[in-house]
Amino acid sequence: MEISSTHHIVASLTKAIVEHRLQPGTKLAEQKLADHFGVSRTLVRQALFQLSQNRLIRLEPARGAFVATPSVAEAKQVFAVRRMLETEMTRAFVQTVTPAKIKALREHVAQEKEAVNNQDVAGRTELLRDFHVRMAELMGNQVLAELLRELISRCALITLMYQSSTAAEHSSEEHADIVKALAARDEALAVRLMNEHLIHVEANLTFDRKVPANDISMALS
Amino acid sequence: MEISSTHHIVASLTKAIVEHRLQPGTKLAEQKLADHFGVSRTLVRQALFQLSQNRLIRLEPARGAFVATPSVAEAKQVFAVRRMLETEMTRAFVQTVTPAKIKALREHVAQEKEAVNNQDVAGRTELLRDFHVRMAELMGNQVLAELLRELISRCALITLMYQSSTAAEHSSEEHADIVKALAARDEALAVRLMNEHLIHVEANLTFDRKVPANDISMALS
DNA sequence: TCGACCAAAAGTGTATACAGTTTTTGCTCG
DNA sequence: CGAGCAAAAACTGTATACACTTTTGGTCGA
Repeated sequence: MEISSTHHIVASLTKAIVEHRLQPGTKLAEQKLADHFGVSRTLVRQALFQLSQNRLIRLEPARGAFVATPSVAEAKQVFAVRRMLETEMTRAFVQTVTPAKIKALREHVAQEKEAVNNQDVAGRTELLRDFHVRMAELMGNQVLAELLRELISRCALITLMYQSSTAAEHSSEEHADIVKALAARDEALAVRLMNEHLIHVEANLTFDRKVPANDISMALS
Repeated sequence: MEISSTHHIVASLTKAIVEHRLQPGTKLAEQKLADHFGVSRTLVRQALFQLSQNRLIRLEPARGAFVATPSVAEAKQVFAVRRMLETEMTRAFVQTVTPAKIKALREHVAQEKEAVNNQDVAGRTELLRDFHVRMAELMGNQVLAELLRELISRCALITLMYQSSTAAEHSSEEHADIVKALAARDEALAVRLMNEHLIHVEANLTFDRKVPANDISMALS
């Protein structure tokens, strides 16, 4: 089946939503998007459907698509799941750690630090997420990796993008500490650090709403 | 947007796939499905796309949709994730257990036993899955519940449906033991039983292929 | 002035048409 | 008799058409 230009639309809209160029609640009219991307409504509908599965938008029957407004309760549930998954993942990681894996994680953290220093907001957001995904991949569990990526993006709307520069720096430092504990094969410490890290990220959630930018073509240009 | 008849198509196909009336690898041609369900290809395509997100089918560009053939490696990864999630879920459940929750689980297990005794293969498959989903729901974590449902269905193809009658009975008994441990607030025991339960289910995987039934309208009728 | 009502405009839901690709069919040639 | 190839059939990918629903904007009456 298709992979083609639908993917571009999904990526473009995802970026705009996660970067808050499209405010939660904004209506996404099919024809307007179709005009913007120069395709028919068919492809736009496919993209919107995919985005709804990713929880980035909400589809209301006969009314259309709207940028999602995830609730605080939902975010807390997502974090509860992440703590379950990632503490256990950390435990398992220590069991199968190798120098090569530690090296890969160290390099990742170095990239994070660079993005943080360069004020590269989009880049650091992605890298901070991918640290967790990377751990899963290094364990050889692709299913876990995809699941984590989905979970983390899912509440990106209310978490990562509200993350301040100092909070991002803090996260990156905590990643470095976790890697240190993993390298030392200190299971208890690594698990504790991971758990605390997730609690810190969750605590950093800010739930205030920002200024709008709800003209579609403006936001996507 | 739509919820309507697409959902019926998804449900119908899901059932046919999970019950192995449609063998892994079978091609699902859009027009044939459209004729069968009495709708246009548009709706069928939406349904197929949704099924591909659920990993029940595989979409190949310009070639069409095929019933998925999940690999053994993937199934093992799914079980690794389930063990991570569900042992921690069990731990958390013990912390917040109430008589009402225990009652709900006991009633669920009773239903399982009835389905097992009645040789109700489709019913017992669903109920055995829902025990785990139910636990998540009772904890008030809807995100976790949906995630578990997705994970469990994901490898239903190679797990639940190959489950023999005796294996199903065994599973149901293990569920009863877990509930007993939860009722006693014995965290260590409950977690251990849940972990062993998942190991048993995984061990019961049989990876031989069965006889085909690859005519679409035959399988769906 | 405000609310109810109605018509026009805009938008979604589904079917269909058509272009391009893949698969099948059937023929020819070795 | 089988391999190779070309034309036909079947199928997917995208655009468009049309029916039906929601939204909008304005008019009339209280």
